Amino acid sequence: MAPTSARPRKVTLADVARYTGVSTAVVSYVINDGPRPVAAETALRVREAIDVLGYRPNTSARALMTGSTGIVGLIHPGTSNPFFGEYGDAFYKVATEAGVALLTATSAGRADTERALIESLASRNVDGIISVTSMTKADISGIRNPRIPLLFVNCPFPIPGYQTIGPNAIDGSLRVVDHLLAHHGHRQVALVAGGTRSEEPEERQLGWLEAHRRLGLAAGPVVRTSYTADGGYDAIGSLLDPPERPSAVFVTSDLQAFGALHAIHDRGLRIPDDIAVVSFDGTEASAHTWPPLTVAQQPLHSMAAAGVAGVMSDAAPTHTLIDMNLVLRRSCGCEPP
Amino acid sequence: MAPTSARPRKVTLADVARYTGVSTAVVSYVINDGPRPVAAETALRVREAIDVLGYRPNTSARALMTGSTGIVGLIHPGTSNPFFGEYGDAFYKVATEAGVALLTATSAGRADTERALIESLASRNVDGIISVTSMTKADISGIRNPRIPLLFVNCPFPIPGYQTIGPNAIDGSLRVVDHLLAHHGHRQVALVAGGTRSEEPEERQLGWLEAHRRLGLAAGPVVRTSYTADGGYDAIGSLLDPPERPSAVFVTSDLQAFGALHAIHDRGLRIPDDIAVVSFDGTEASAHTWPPLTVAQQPLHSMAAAGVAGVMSDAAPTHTLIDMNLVLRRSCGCEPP
DNA sequence: TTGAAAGCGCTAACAC
DNA sequence: GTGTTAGCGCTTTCAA
Repeated sequence: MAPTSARPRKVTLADVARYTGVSTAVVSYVINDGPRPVAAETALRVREAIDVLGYRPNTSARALMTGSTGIVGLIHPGTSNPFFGEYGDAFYKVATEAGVALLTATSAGRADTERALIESLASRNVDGIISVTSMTKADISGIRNPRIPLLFVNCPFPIPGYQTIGPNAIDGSLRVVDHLLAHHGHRQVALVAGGTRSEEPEERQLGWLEAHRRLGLAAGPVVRTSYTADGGYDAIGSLLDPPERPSAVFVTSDLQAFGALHAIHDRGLRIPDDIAVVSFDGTEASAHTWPPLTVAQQPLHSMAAAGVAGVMSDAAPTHTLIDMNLVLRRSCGCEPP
Repeated sequence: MAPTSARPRKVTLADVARYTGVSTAVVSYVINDGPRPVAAETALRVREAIDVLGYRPNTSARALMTGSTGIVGLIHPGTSNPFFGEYGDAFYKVATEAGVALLTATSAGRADTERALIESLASRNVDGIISVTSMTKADISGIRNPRIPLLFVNCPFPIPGYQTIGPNAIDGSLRVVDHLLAHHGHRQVALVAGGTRSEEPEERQLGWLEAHRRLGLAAGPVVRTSYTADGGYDAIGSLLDPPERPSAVFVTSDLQAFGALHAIHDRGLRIPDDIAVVSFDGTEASAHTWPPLTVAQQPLHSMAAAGVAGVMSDAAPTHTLIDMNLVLRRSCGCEPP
């Protein structure tokens, strides 16, 4: 039983000092490369001792002294949703580059869980918290100030007192719907929207509306459903049943779009010939559906980078919107390159 | 700028004691509900003080005393892959229930990164490490004993000195391939396998082989490719080009299967009529491809639960294999329920 | 360039 | 039931 037997007693910095025959201060200087200089020869002997004894600094003790854990809390809705999975990876990448570790917890998209998690992470003495938020405007009044930097990403609206970062969803939606209208000549685009976050018309819907308005067209039918593949599947039902079937549909998330594609295939309709489909998110999977999806793609890396930089600098409250990319694939009627 | 202005000075346990007019010991007893009793009335006043002052225990100081952080390190290949995203969620769920926090890092599926991450997490004084491993047998000799409980999941083979947990991949593969052979009457099933982890025939291939052997059939062509959707896409090319096209194919991961479906559609072939497809993993997305995929499904929750329980108890090294589920959908030729 | 020593905030003997 | 106090392992000032 190798691991257990090889776990005798914690080696401390004092052990290293004793072994080397120097003071604990010197060992600390060597480990941290400062704040005082150490003779090259002494430093060498210290490093040897560290190696021989298998010393590893105790981060709790260090954090107790310095007041910083080097850990940032990350709250997100859960990585089962491929979109949030990719969101998570963007954060891991950026955080690693920035030298911070991520203490992660999942909210399952529930605002009350998210709020509880903020408390819970704050009490773990993280240096800051990034929340990939699921809150609506109604929820923000319930946020208790955690007394550490707290920042919200995936956030379409500003929250007084906190930094918020989100995609420019109105513009992204407008562009992908406009592509259907202006480029492919549809007269109207139906909307499959999420219904869970808020009663008020949200950004994706506003962009869809605006695209029609600019061309003097009447915006088409709206179906609200949950942000799930099943939701998308069901939504298509109510959209295709009426005698006048829409010629194109904008689905406000990839996950819903996956279900929508499934439902359309089930009815034996062709995409994009019978009905064109575009969506919002631009996950990797959206490139491998049948047909591949034309999407407004979220700038995950930029948002993650802004998020990590934001908590670490504890910058002043601002609302940052980052532009989305339009990715053209088969589902809108464009030919593959 | 609410958050900053409201962050004056850290409130310590001593502050609470002073405010209440008791000793620090009593406050500690109240917080930890022991180890000594406290008068109900005193406890009440302490709790009031905690509330009024907004006291939050410093976990670093506590960890320094108790020697335990309440944090477990989780290494995984990255949540962009929906399968590992779901794997991650299973861990978050189980960990939350067990009252431990997860310090997460991603290996991108690289064994050397995984090894470095074990070191890095160990030096963060986590109570244990769970690695959703990407190591081959050749890599295990490079593991340095981190002197804390270390356990590998997603691990098809035992690793001397460590707990290992994996799906019963041979049996799962055997069953899904047998379904194609015995139930749908195929004479041969082609294999699209991963090529990245090892040279030796791995479990999924062994199960596929065994299914043929048991029925006295000759196992069909094998294509090796990366564990990506693009890999699956490309693999189908070499499989469908020869004059004799296989009537069924077993793809060893959902991600590859997504690409495979895409490639088959691109060639205008029908699934399952022209070629049946089954795969391995059983992600949520596999229920929403076109057609929905028949899969050998990994028991994520069971494996996560075993993993968390395993590190926390620091149990003796064992190799645990957990049975997979066979999920029948359209892609093999079965009708939807 | 190095050493001695004072804590960081908390827990848990041990006294009373 | 409550108070006193000695550390946990580390960083860093101050003196040498």
